[in-house]
Amino acid sequence: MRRAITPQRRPGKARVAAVLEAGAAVIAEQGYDGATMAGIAARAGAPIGSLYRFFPNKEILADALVQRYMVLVNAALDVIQQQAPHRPTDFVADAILDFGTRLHDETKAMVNLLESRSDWSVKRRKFRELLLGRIAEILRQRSPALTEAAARDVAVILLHHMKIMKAFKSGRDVPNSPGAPDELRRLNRSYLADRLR
Amino acid sequence: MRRAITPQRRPGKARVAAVLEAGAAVIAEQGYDGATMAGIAARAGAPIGSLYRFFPNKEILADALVQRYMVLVNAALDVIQQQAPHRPTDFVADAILDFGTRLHDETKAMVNLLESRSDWSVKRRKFRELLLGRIAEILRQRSPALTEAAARDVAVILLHHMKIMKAFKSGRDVPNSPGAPDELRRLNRSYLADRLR
Amino acid sequence: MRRAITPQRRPGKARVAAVLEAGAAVIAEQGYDGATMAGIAARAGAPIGSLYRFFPNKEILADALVQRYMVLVNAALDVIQQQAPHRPTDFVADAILDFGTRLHDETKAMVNLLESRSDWSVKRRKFRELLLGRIAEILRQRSPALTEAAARDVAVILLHHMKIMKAFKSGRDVPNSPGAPDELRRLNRSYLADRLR
Amino acid sequence: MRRAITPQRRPGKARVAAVLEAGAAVIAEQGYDGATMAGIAARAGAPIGSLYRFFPNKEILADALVQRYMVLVNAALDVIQQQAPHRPTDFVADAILDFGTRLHDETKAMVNLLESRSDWSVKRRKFRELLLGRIAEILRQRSPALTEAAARDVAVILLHHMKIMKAFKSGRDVPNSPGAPDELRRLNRSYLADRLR
DNA sequence: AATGAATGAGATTTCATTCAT
DNA sequence: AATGAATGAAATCTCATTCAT
Repeated sequence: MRRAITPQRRPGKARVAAVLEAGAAVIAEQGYDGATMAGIAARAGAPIGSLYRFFPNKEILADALVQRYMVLVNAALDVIQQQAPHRPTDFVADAILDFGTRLHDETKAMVNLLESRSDWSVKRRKFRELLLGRIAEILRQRSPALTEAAARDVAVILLHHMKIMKAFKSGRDVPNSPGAPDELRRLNRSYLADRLR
Repeated sequence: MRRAITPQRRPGKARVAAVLEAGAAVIAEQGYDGATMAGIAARAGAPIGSLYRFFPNKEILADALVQRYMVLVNAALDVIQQQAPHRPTDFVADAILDFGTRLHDETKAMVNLLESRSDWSVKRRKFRELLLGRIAEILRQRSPALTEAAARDVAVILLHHMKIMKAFKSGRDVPNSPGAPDELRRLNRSYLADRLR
Repeated sequence: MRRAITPQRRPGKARVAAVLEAGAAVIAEQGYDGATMAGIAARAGAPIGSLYRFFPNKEILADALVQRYMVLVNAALDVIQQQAPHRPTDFVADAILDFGTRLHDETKAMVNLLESRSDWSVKRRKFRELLLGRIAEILRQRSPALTEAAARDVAVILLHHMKIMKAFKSGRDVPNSPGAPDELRRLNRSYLADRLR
Repeated sequence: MRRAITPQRRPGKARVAAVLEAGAAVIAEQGYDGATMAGIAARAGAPIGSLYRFFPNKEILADALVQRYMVLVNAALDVIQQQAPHRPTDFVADAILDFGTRLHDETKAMVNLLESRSDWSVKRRKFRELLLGRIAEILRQRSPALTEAAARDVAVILLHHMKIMKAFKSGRDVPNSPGAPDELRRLNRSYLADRLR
């Protein structure tokens, strides 16, 4: 299968960046199906033909978006992993909980992307594995008694809490209430404290 | 605005049922945008014109699906509300947690439906209000000390836990692990016990 | 080709009348193409199946409408023909000019009907022949010196003046101005006076 | 609201021209409602997608047709306005009367277009205002004694006479007779002579 | 005979993708 | 290599007409 072309020259890179940004924005606004290639090209100020040079089809563009998000995510996790050993458990709990919220802008597009059509399994699974694996790693670093399997189970819960918090904060249309974010934070802290004891 | 027609005669009712079932199935598989009216009609063994006779457009069909789900949900909540006062807290926690799982088949379509395009707000919000309200009600029945606001906050958390469990069980492509469902169950029980203490 | 069924019993006649009235109204409002058989049936308070019993298709219904108009037109012309010999020329000029205006309600539907799809030629031509013939007849009665051909030519002009006046008065969207109806009346009078001299 | 695209390259212009011509022809034959976009595309030898590239919907295509006609009309009126001061009244009367006939081919489509569904009011009214205004202008140039209102009234009559003549000549299915065109010409001449005296 | 549910051909419109320039 | 006009498959929706009940 064809893949996205990585441009060699400077101007090409700028264009690719513009297209990715536009893609993220448009997909965030209109969803994957709702977004049109023409719309993305227009938003990026790029001719449609140029867009197709770099991303031979819509799916590959979306893949590239996921890829880009993974880079950001990795960097953010690096930071957490460095801090984790030297901070109290509540700090770690919050760091993971708020982790999605900090990548905010890219995030909305991601949500729309990962929530859409089901042929995504591969990219999505990879992405999830990365996240789960690294969070589990962080947990075991702090509490070596945790088995690998248990760390993964906890990581799954934390990841879901993170998604919920992200949804709360990004104003998405999910069950919510004024006190819910705080409630979730407390729950998440006490849960992690309990599991890392 | 036009609404779904309620068929008068026997065969009409069967057809509507078939269409709804097909609609739920196809939307569950392909998402709201991915699903086509022709595809749904074919799956239901109904000519496209018949489908449009009962559901004048795609959105109304989706509305009808939500509506049907709401009926099921209400019935299930009735049962929980009756049992709740006479059972231990863990039972209530589990009842709410597993509540989505029991409606399984309809559920997948619902998720796709409620997760899709953002013009849904009205139906979605109504649906969510119903759920939140009733769960909060159940909680306050058991623990009258809970303020209305606090009950709502807890209900929001429970609702999200339920959604997660539903996702776990329905095989949706979400972060998961072999031990995660049990982990979530324990977390949910201890959380509710703590809040209803 | 099938034709409209003429109902024998009393209730059937009432229904046919209702359908025709509804047909005239709906076609007047939405045009021939815009009007739907279902809409006409609904307006007539008649089930669609019943409508199709009397008028096997849309075209036949339209034909029946034209037919009905012809009856009205004939009656109105009878009156003019009786009065014409005993009145001044201006009276006759005005009678013909205002003739279309008096049948007002039916008229709008007629206009839409006669202006639409071009397969109407037969009905339309018959209708026009009737009108032209009778007006020419009235003219020659008053001025026997007029040849048959000349009478027809004058009748054509009068008929067009009538159509214009009808359009003026019925508020249709045609070139118009506050003084135009009076201007037309003067013109028409002096024209007829000149030709019947 | 979207508007018709003006093509940049040579072949695009040819295609637009072909589509407009086809549109005029098909609408002339079948009326606005009767004409189908597919039919117009086929007649123009253009794929349906191309047609929609230039004219994003049926209404915009029709608008473009009206626009194009307005250009022709303006040019023709320019000529008349230049000649009018130096010619006898009969010449002016004839020039206006025959004015529609000279634009013949485009005309049929126009009639169907302007006669159709009533949402046209805006374009139609503009078009009519243009015509009326310019004819009134020509009249007052010749006979400054005419008040503005009177000039408009006369212009309305002339415009209707023009429409009738156009219908006569274009073979449309209207009341007609062998001598009618000449009769109308005589009437129109004597009417204008009387009013400009 | 009367009803109105059912039918499906056909209309409008969109948009991912290609390819001539 | 870059552009954006061109393409046409496919989606949504309508409605005249039929025919089972």
